[in-house]
Amino acid sequence: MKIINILNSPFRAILFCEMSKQFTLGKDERLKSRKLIEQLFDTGKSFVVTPFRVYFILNSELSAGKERSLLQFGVGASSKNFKKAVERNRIKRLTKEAWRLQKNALEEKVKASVKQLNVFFIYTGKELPDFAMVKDKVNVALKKLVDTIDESISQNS
RNA sequence: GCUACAAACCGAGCUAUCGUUUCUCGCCUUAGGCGAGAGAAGGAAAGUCCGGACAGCACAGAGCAUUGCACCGGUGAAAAGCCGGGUAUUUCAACCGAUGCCGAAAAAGUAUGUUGAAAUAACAGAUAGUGCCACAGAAAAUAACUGCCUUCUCUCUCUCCUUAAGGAGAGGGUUGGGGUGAGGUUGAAAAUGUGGGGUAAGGGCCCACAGCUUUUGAUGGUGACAUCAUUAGCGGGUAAACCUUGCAAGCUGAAAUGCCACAUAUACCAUCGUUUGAGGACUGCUCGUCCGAUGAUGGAGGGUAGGCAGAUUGAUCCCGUUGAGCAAUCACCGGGACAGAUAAAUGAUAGUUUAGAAACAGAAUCCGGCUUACGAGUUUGUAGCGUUU
RNA sequence: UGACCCAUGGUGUAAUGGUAGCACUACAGAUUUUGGUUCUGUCUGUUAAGGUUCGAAUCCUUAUGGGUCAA
Repeated sequence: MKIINILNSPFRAILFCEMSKQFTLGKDERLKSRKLIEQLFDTGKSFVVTPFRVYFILNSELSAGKERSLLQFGVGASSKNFKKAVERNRIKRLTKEAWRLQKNALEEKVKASVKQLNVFFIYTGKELPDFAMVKDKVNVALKKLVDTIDESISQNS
């Protein structure tokens, strides 16, 4: 009963949530729909952070459905550069892990600006990376995304 | 003891923190959320080289084509799989040993033979037919050329007879005709090899020995086949050239297919056609049969791209006892195991153990094989090297 | 996932099972005061490993690499 009480109190609820659910990457946080991905590649913008090319698109929250998460994410590696499925899997896993551990700041920013963001990473390098490098580069990309959100807000206002 | 190769086994474990996915249970609430528990890549999941299951379409039938396979028996759902056997070739070992060829001799414990072991084999047919066989060589296959023979012809010389023509004999030439077939430097391959007889000259033309193929019979074996006797022969190679014979195969693959939801355009343009038949089905073609009018083909354009089933327990795999079998494998009983995603799950970080913070490598409908890639160690086998006795 | 095709010097392409050819490129030489043009010569090759055959770029098998089609 004590636990329920704690859950019911608004302050505690936020704290609990932040502690336990900080570094998740569930189904609704990943880009799943083929249609949305095609839209992202057709109309979205992109920039390059050395081994990665990052596609993103900012939607207003109203246009997106309520069920969808505010921030959705996807990774890819071309089978031309990496012929073996094991290598492609490894790149996707490393990138997912790096995103999972570092995306929180961006999520807060998106929430604050009342928008919805879709991001897709494509690995364009030709050699297998290690985790430290991937983590570093994803961090750079995240900072760039935060900057672009700031710009769009300032333009609107 | 070391190294190499082949086969079999195994294909890392533990702790902490964060995280993914499926199922079950509980709570809140019926949109979903939270918590707990359990499960979560391979020996090759790979290549897609074979074979199936399963599904859809088709299924009165006939012929042709196409593709694949090819010693025998067993096994298996089936297979270019597996097991056992036969035959051939090669290598090794042991034994017999010049009986053949060549030669003046050496050659030699060599060839050949017998037995055993291992390896390899797309291992039906070259006497159904067609094609091809570079260079070299006379010739790469009914043959021609060269050579040999000729008491056929032509022609020259000499001798004899008769003397008008001519005739007879001997010797030479080789234009032509006839006979003959392996002697002819080559080549990967040359009409079975050697000896003798025979002949105008020669030839398996005949004989002896040897080799190979074949007919028939007997014996053994389920059979391939083997042994013995007998009969007829000696024809180059190539079928992984076309092909012939026998056997098998309907076509398409889960992005198949069925259902639900959502959305639209039965509109527009061109060509053909409406019983004098466009087009379609029998799925490669033909015959034949059937269907056939709000029709067929193409162009340009519009809409959707969500969910459920298929779909993960099946010819299933593993272990053990017993039985059948040489074995592959099969049968009975007992026990155990088996992921299920859909932009697609097994991860990251730190520490630690072995041995170096392991190699090859990631399920996507599912099985049986084959092939290829690979790590450390153990066992077995083969080969080589070194040390000791 | 399924089906299919291809591989010849550095590049583009030929070659009935019988000496791997052609063009461009590169290099060297000649011509020219020098460079270019032109001429002459040289270098470099059948994707790999097995098999069939007297003999394989070619036929067969396996592997490697590249490409095409099917929503």
